[in-house]
Amino acid sequence: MARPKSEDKRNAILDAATRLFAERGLTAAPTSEISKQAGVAEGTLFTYFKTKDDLINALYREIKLELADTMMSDFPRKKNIRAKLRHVWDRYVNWGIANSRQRKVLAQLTVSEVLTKVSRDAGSAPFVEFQIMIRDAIEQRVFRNDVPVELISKSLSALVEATIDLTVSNRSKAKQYRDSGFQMFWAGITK
Amino acid sequence: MARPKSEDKRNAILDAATRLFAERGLTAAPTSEISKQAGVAEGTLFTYFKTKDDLINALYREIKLELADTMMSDFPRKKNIRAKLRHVWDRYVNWGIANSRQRKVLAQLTVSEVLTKVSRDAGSAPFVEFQIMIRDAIEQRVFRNDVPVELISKSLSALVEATIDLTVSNRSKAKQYRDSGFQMFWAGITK
DNA sequence: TGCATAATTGAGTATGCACTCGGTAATAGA
DNA sequence: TCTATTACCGAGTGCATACTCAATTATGCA
Repeated sequence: MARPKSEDKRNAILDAATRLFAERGLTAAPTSEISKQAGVAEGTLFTYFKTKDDLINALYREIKLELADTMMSDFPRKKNIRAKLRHVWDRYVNWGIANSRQRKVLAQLTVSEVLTKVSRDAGSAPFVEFQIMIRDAIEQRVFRNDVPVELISKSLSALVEATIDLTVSNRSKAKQYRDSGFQMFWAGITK
Repeated sequence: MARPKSEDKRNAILDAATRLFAERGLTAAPTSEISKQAGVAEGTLFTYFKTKDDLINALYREIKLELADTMMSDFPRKKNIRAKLRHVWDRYVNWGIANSRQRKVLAQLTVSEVLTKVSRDAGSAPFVEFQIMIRDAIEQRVFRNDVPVELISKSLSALVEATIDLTVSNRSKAKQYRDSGFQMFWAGITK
């Protein structure tokens, strides 16, 4: 390998893309602008990502991985289900508030047509541990028995998103939203 | 007015746009293709909508209005809160399942950068009656007192969306999802 | 130190697309 | 029936932009 690619440049490109996608949207952000903001020539962008769609798919996986990492770090494996869920809940909410650009981009990416199935699968892979926890809880009959498994994880993220939206538009109520959001979630799934 | 615009043509354009946006995404659907599928010349599209962004904004308002109509028609004004919410819930879920294209487009439009604030406001206007109902319920202390008003309507739509997603990927469980989704919502907000 | 290999550059290219415009056809009103 | 007005048409235009490529530079390895 004569001259290695630089991890820094790759990250710079991904960062610039995040910024521009959040501000202008996926298609209104040209590769020329992305590379300029990343401090590299436009041609260089294409040695790191074969096409723009490639870049988009890579960015999706990157953000999902980052989210999963923050959610699962310091995971309280020894504590009860409620504490585990609360941990995940808080981490997710905080991440969303602190990373509004990535969250905005993620929202665009999720509904976009350029995401491949492979990327979608890769994006949900880091969340397996979380899924397993839910299944365990179901077996231990902690939850109401008429709630389907899939509905629990789906509604967790749905309610977290709603909570973040509200917090962003009214920061002073951050704590209140985070608390009552979770209580609502918990009351919904338990007996 | 020498020659009036045709309501039919306008609708045909909006329909074609819905189909193409759902299949290919907002920007990957060219006006040439939209007009072709609508059975009009490309120039005609621009007499009905000044720009493509105009068309997108109009489509957003159209879909939101349609959704609000189906949710609020036959609204049981005489019944109790639970029945009212259940009515809205069922209508929303059924609409989402039956109109997956419009729902997909709505998801894209909501996160898109071309939507003006005016359009967003116009889009939520038809839902005022629903908002009023929530406020009334709060005053009557039907809900848990630590749940903020805003969280209720937000989480209703969040949970409905989650329910629809699940139903679409497993139609045979439609009834189960719709029921337990609502029960979960109801359990979450009431004491 | 020198060579092979690959990254880097940015001007250039080809394509796709939103929108225009001059000509034509339809319709309301007189 | 005549006229003014406006919808309708679609080939054409100009611009934006994803991607290429030949020349140049940096790096690992012998």
